[in-house]
Amino acid sequence: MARPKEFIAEEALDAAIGVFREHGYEGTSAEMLVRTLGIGRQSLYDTFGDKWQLYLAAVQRYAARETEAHLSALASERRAVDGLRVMVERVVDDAAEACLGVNSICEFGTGKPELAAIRDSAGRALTRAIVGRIREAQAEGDVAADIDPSSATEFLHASFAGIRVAARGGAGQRRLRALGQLALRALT
Amino acid sequence: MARPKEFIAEEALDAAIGVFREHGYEGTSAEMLVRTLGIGRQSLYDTFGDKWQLYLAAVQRYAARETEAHLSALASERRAVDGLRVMVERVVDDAAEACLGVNSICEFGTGKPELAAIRDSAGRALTRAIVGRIREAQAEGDVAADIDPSSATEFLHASFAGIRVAARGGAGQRRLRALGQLALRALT
DNA sequence: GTCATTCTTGACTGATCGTTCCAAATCCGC
DNA sequence: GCGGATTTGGAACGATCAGTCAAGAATGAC
Repeated sequence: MARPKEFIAEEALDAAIGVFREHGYEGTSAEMLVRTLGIGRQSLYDTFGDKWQLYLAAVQRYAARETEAHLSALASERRAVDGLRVMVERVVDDAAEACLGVNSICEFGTGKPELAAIRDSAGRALTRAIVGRIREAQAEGDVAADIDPSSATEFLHASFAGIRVAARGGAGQRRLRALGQLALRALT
Repeated sequence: MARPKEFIAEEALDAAIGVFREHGYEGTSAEMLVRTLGIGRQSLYDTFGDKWQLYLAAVQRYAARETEAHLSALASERRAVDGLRVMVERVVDDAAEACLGVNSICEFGTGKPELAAIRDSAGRALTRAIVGRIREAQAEGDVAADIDPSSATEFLHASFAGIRVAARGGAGQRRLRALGQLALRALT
């Protein structure tokens, strides 16, 4: 062993998430990263490779965190439809900060397979969980039986994106809350 | 008078819309613009000022076109709810190409007053029209009476953003169509 | 304490960024 | 055809970009 790092990679990654979610990939310069992460240029490149790899790592970490938050909200209530509602409300409450997922989709679309892979693998577990919860809610009579659980899940996903874009465009909490309620209403 | 321009500003602007909607502002270089618009560097700067002003002009033109398309879809059917449905279907059908509005919101958020001004002034007329059509649909019994027309309008707006983000993320037509149907379902 | 190893710092690289300058080309009114 | 006006294309600008290099600072193993 030799001299240890003076920073923690995970914390630096969190800081990187903060920059990228606000300014996007192209809008973020190496200078900004160095300043915000609080580490030296060379440390940054030694630890994360290059800007693109750092971006991928940030998106990955963000996706994992976001997925976990969704799952925990989903499972927080006994009644399935309440879990769905809590999940939506969390999205509304956290919408003030830009979503790195939506941001990366808008910026790169389907053009970057590595990004798509991250989103897919993160989304798979979440999708399964939401589909399951919707089926439960249908069995409990809280979600209309004629709705395809898969479509409903994608609809919730899309609604999250819509809510986050609205927030990014300046919509306040009250309006976002109404959006969440209407999204849930589509399932009844 | 003297030598006339060899290009039409509006056509160049349309080409600029095509580049910006795909690559965003930061992701678009002057080089790309010159190549895609098919005009010289100097002509570009003489005609549009600088990159930022060109971007604003492109967003403005795009917003006007999009607003008009929405309005015409809205008014295309006698029954209000059918107009709403046609509007949603058009969004779905055109979602393959990235939306410059969503893109600019995601890239800049509320940070650029000039952008917000463009979106506001373009959105105002559209919002009014949608609210009116929703009220009609409520009177005709096609939209639930307990829904606030303003909230419903914002919900449709957000759903459009959601559909477009989904499309940008690679969702196919069939899935997008399901998203549109569920969005309309929220209003019933 | 010494050595080998690793991390940090700041100057530096070539490339590309948005933008401007300038000379040549092109047109209209006369 | 001529002169004034304007567009055009290409070279060039300083600034900034992402990324690298080299030298010094700090550590653990012995």
